[in-house]
Amino acid sequence: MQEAQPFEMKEENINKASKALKAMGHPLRLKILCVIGERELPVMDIVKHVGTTQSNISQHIDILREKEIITSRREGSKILCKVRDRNILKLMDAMQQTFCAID
Amino acid sequence: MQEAQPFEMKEENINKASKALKAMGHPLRLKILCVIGERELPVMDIVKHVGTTQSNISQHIDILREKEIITSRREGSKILCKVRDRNILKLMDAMQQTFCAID
DNA sequence: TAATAATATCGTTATACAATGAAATGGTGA
DNA sequence: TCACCATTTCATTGTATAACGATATTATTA
Repeated sequence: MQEAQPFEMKEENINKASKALKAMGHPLRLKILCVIGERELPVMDIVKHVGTTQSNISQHIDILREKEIITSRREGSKILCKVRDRNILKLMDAMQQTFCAID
Repeated sequence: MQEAQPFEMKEENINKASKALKAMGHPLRLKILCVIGERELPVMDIVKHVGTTQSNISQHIDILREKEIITSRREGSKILCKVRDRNILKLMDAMQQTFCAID
């Protein structure tokens, strides 16, 4: 399942990946992603689930948006956020296996 | 394959995971991990493959060690580094799928 | 059209990270 | 034990992130 050779990743992809990892590598942002999961949630719901101030969440959401981890659209007065693509969710699955193992 | 519900991750695991992601979320450190892959490599070899100064690599390796992403052991005058566990490699597989897709 | 709800932005301050070059440590072999 | 190789540590400097509270924006509803 794993290759015997080092991982081939073009410089460009290394950069993309490390930016995404950095974006996900903050406890609040990771929590935001976990809370959203497969759903589409308004910012206020995220605030309620995650804790900390609205302003702080808004800034973290903005970072996740900039780094193309999530997308959002307006629906009436609310902004609905969701995880941008299925690969990110797969990555989160892998993380769950890695960091939530019963060891 | 993916769950309809948000990801369940205990606070504690969120913290573990975000620390690891942060550690991996630097281009040089991710490159170090890619270069090592499944192998066990002396620091100097890593320096050669990755570029930048030996001192800089040493510090990044130290961060990866602290965050328990890699381990190392001395063999004679060399320090051999390897990725700490198979789950990290699985995570890297998932990343490769996510960020090296032909799109 | 004024009040309110939902969200974003701004200015500030504190803290964390990254890179560099120089010096220190530890191992090896003449 | 001296010189050399591999690696770490240190001090410094610059840059990036994080959190906070106040204010601004936009949409809805009375």
